[in-house]
Amino acid sequence: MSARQVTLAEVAKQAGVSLATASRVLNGSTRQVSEDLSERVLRTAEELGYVPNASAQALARNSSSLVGLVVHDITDPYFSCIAAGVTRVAEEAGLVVVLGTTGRRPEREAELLSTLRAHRARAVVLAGSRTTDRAAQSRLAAEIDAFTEQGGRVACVSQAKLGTDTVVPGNRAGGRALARALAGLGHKKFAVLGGPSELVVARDRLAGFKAGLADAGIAPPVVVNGAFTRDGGYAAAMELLASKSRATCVFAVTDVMAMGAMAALRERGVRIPEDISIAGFDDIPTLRDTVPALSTVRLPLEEMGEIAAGLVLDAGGDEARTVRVAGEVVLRASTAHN
Amino acid sequence: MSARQVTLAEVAKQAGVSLATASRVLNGSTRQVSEDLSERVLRTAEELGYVPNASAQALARNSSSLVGLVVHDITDPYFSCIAAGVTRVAEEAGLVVVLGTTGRRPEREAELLSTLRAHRARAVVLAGSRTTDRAAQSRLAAEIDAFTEQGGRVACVSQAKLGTDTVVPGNRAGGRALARALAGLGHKKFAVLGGPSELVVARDRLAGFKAGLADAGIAPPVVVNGAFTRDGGYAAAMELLASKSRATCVFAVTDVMAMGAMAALRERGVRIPEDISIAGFDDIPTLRDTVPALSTVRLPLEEMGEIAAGLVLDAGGDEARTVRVAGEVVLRASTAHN
DNA sequence: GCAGCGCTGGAAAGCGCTTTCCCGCCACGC
DNA sequence: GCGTGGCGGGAAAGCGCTTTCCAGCGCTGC
Repeated sequence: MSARQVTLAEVAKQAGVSLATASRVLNGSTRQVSEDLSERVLRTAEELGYVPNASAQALARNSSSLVGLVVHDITDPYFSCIAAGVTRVAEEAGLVVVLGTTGRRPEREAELLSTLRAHRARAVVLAGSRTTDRAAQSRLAAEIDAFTEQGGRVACVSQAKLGTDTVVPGNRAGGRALARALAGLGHKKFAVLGGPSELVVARDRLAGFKAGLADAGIAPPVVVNGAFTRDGGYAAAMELLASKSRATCVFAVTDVMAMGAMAALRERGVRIPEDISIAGFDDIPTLRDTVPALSTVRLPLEEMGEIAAGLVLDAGGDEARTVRVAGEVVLRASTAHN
Repeated sequence: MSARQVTLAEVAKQAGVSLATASRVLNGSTRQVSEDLSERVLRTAEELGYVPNASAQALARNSSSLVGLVVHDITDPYFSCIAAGVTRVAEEAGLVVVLGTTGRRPEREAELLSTLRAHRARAVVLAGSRTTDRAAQSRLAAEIDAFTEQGGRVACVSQAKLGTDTVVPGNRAGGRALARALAGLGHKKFAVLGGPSELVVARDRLAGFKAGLADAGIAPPVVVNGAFTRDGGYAAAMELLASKSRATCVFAVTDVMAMGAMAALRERGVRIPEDISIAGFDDIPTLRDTVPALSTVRLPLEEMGEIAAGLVLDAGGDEARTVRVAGEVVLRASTAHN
């Protein structure tokens, strides 16, 4: 049955030193401890298999080693890449990451933040997209305030939020550049599979895309909205096909949606890119294995996670920092000349 | 600057009750508290925005609300699906999941377990594959013991380990059934892209596959080993091609490897399935969008995560439980008659 | 020679919470 | 009437650790 776990006190007693000394040795405080005592403590700690109680440490130090990471769906490559970046940095810093998933329910974000606050997480990275849902947003804003007032840091990926550090991809600029590149291929009629209209990321990409088309003197695209998921893309593409649109080129605001859309087109016998060109956004790793290869706007997803984690971990000043990462248009086989 | 966080003591004082009473109200202890006191406490807690300090609670109760989850690479769909299942169950139970990634370094598994022990995690799900690396294994075994002796529970996915609860997919049976199905398509010469030989999962699938071929009276396959990743599959397929093997059907022990292999074949101008058939194992969600659709052995990955979390959370008896989940052969377009 | 300093070790006061133990009160039974 | 038991409330003892504060000691500098 559960053997009593080894405490610092036991180590100290066994080693014949005080609690204070043992603590100092095993945590490298600023204080010096003589060579022999130090060694004695280390040895007994080792022998007894001592592992410090992180809760007690957190309590005594009033700071924990937890870093929160909030995503909508860890199964989505977009999020799992960011997660990989965040965990790498966190683990290197000797911290532990707490994964929270919202399942795309805006209110969960605030709940999770509150939980993380309870755990006195030292920082949190919010990777979910910001919505325009007023209620959820203000609840979230309140939680963010509470969290930061408590001394925690918050960074957001892909969404500027009330005075938090942020990693913002060039959604607008990327969309715009992509539109120009596609116009450059000779396309004249465009369609966009937009995400839910309340998602800011989706709106930005769409707005950029429209601007790019305008730059090229092309009429605004038909826009079909759908969920920010593979199935959302599938459904939106089906809807588009049903609408008898004459578009020769489709932009899905997300690679994941583009994948769904491609499946829909394939199913309907529409050839890519002969009959219709298609492009996405993000450059998730799974794209490497789609056929035809999907044109997209590349975002350094893992790096974005790393940057966010970096921002949130090195305390920095009080004012919010913003790191912009540019998207790079990558044309592949899914888009052809028209 | 960091406003003092609200403590239970403040709530109690403000509400004009004792610490004990406040604690009882806000945590529903077994003890009764009178209606009006109770309500007063709840109201002031609400007003002050009180959030209990999880570290302090963990310390006082000697048990935390953390559940560990250890994976090799959260970016790999196999793991992210399992992670989704685990987090869902954990979050429903009001627990918080701590994500640890090993980057496929066996020794990291033990390190992470030790960290989780320090945090007094109440349970941990090990989703990484077991290796045959003796040193790492025994270190890990020691950590598992330490963890369970401390009162924590451990469950493994896809690997029977020293007295822990386990979710075991039918690796052997699945491989065998797949081999028979493929033999049924008329193939006579097979190749296998095996994972690193020290991974038990890879070995089991391979063994099952060989058995299935033997059942069908077919000669043993050529085996090429590679890393358990997309790139490993790519490299192994390249090696296979270079070897001028006459195989008409290739089995990659993992879908992710199969994806890499398909890329290699495509690159070399080998048509799938006309020139060569290929099958994988796992049925990761991304398969929905590969062309041609990959034949595979379906595993209910998310469900496996849920089951593992379920095992690890409802304390159960002392003896280790094992839940087997069957793999289901799914033949798709990547495998053709020969 | 002695005040003063820097340095190491230990005692002890918390950190915020849970829970035991005790106390006073009321209802009840004889 | 008083003894008993049950019940709601509070005081206080931890949980395992960090860190402040103090004591002792060997040096330096005048």
